[in-house]
Amino acid sequence: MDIKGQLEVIKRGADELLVEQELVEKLRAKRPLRVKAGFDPTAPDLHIGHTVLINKLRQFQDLGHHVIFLIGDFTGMIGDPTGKNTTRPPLTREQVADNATTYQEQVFKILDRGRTEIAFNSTWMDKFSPADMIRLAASYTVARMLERDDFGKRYRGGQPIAVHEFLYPLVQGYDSVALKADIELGGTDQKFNLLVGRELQRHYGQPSQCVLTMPLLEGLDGVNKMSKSLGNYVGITESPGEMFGKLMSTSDELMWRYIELLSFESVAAIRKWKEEVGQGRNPRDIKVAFAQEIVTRFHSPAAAKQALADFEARFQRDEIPADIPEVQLNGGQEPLPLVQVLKQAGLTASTSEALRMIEQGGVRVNGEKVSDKSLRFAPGEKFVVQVGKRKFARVSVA
RNA sequence: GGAGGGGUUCCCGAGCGGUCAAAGGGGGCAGACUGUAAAUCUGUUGGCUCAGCCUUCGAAGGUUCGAAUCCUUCCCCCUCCA
Repeated sequence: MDIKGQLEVIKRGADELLVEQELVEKLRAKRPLRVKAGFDPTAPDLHIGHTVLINKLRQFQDLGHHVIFLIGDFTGMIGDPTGKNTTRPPLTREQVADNATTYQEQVFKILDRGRTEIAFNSTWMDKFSPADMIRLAASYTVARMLERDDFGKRYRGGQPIAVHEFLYPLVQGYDSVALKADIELGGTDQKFNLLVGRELQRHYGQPSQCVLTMPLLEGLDGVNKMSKSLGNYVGITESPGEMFGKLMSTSDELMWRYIELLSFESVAAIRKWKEEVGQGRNPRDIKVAFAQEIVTRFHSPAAAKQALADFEARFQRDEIPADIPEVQLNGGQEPLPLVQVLKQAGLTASTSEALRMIEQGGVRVNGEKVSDKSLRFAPGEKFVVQVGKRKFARVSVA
């Protein structure tokens, strides 16, 4: 593909490309570029927010470039300097190895295994001597460090900054030296660290890498960035039904953001959808098509079709889905009260909650709404209980 | 090292001797409606053998008929000064 075409692919959905002219020069050399992206070894459970970046890596591969998937096992010891959890326990080698394996399993749903190099920064950092470290630290000034937004804020706001946190950007930057990266990708929050890489490469006599930042994907709440700890995420290993449902629960507004960053549909196709919705087409239809695309990517076309069918049955026709967990409960001699059934089947967190759900009309047995709180089930009975529209269990009392 | 301020239920944040399982908001859950697990509205939101009982307001003691509220010690966080 010509340079103009490549640039168009590279820049699609990206936040910022620094410096475009330099990238053009690199592309002109007609050799595969060394594309670097770093990942934290502590969080191997990827969600679709991470895939914004991984999709971009994939696009580089499709353009014939060389992708380096860097696992920051050494930087992991420093901890992510956001000020939030500075006291992260260091991982053992086994944990890092496990996490790396999990990463690979997940990431190769998108990336081409044959064209991906996996690297660990401990490979070169473990050999770093204290003298090397001092030399590295000497290449940057405190004033420059404080230019980084969160460092600056914390400094001005009287929040602590541990000295070793300054090492994080430096080591990340040095990784680019060690890998001779031509371009590094990261989220917009990584911009500072990525730029440090540019300077360090120059310092060590290499051409500077280009920097490509990708927007951070908002979570399902549409406000915070997607993260596992906030629970507003869609994991890429989740079941087709969960994945589909969560994507359908995005607001009509947020849906466009997701499509923009996650869909492989052409820019023109997306623009056409927007026009159609503007003219009265139901956003639901677009959301369905998009959710289908994502489920297909991480599972299969058949799974996507099934997820849609289940979804429609459950939410549009109020039917009981086919694959629901079966639970055997032992009531002893006495008939088992409904509240106990709900709790023991895991449909409610407590008997108090079970009572509340019954009071609020959220409980159904075999599809019939139950309002009798003292309902009991004798041994031998089999039935389907439901709390709300999403939680079901097929129960048999022993 | 010195001087102040603070730690409340999932989160933020009121309460300052009984009427406190603790206002209000956020988030969660349920219901109604719908075009979807959108939006909107309503309800609900510690646990239990549930008209009653048990546990909770940084931790441990104490005062009191009675403490989230008062006292003592301890732990942790923040601000200012050095």
